[in-house]
Amino acid sequence: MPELPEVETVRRGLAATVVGRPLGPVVVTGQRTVRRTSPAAVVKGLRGRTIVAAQRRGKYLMLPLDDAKLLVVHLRMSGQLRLAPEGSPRPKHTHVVVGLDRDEELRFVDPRTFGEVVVVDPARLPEEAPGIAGLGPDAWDDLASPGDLAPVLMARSRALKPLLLDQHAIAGLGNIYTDEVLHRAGLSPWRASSSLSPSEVERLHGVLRAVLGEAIEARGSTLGDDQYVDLAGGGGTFQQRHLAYGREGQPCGGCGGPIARVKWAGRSTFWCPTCQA
DNA sequence: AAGCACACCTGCTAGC
DNA sequence: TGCTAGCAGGTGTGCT
Repeated sequence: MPELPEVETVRRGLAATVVGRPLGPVVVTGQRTVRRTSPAAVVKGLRGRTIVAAQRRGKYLMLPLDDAKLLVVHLRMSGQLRLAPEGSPRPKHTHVVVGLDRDEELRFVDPRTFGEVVVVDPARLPEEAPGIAGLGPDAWDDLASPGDLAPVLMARSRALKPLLLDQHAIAGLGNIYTDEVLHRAGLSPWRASSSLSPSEVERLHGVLRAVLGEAIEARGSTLGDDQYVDLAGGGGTFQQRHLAYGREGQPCGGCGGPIARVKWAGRSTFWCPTCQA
């Protein structure tokens, strides 16, 4: 579920509401959520500490602590961070609870238990959180100009969709936003990345910025199953502006023809065969 | 290197 | 109504 705009929305929420507040008692009930280390390591790593900043790299939340350690959270498919009053009913699948001041608590909720919570020494990031060390440039923070995107596309000849999905190439895009970006750019998901002309690279870059910017402003996309919500439990609205993802058989905004869907590399790809020929 | 299948889980929906 | 199969936003591994 959560891709860059959703994680960015959570990051901004944490920056506004949790950063700077002392952490109280920590309760870990979900073994799988802390599988990178252990329940004891997470409890010991967080209790009494303070989160001093809220950062993001790709889909990873990076939360530096006041002892120079780093709290890393990845929501994967179904993870949520929720801020709630202490004592209010905890949702099913609440795996980690961190006490805060003012009778509030921060909860990590994750039905599918793919998400992860780990406290690491930043110096040992490559060993303790290998996914982060290999991340490519962040799709929002590190691709300010077309000149930043071009080398990623030209490095090798790969189909655009798997390239954009590859977190080692570009960090932050997932299945929804790759389909939205390619549709708006009028580029086939199967087009070889290195075959793009300079003007096509510029167009793709502009669309990438626009889609992510609009999606962040809309606080992300919340689909029918409500698996993505922000810290306060509210949904995003960018799904209302999806032009490709989830719109199989519905008219393309460009040509009016039906949006097609294909199963590719184990996941759905939505595109317009006419506008993205 | 790159591409693919599959594994990891639960919950929801469509179809019978 | 009730069961089952299929599907889901992500990533890591292990195989061609």
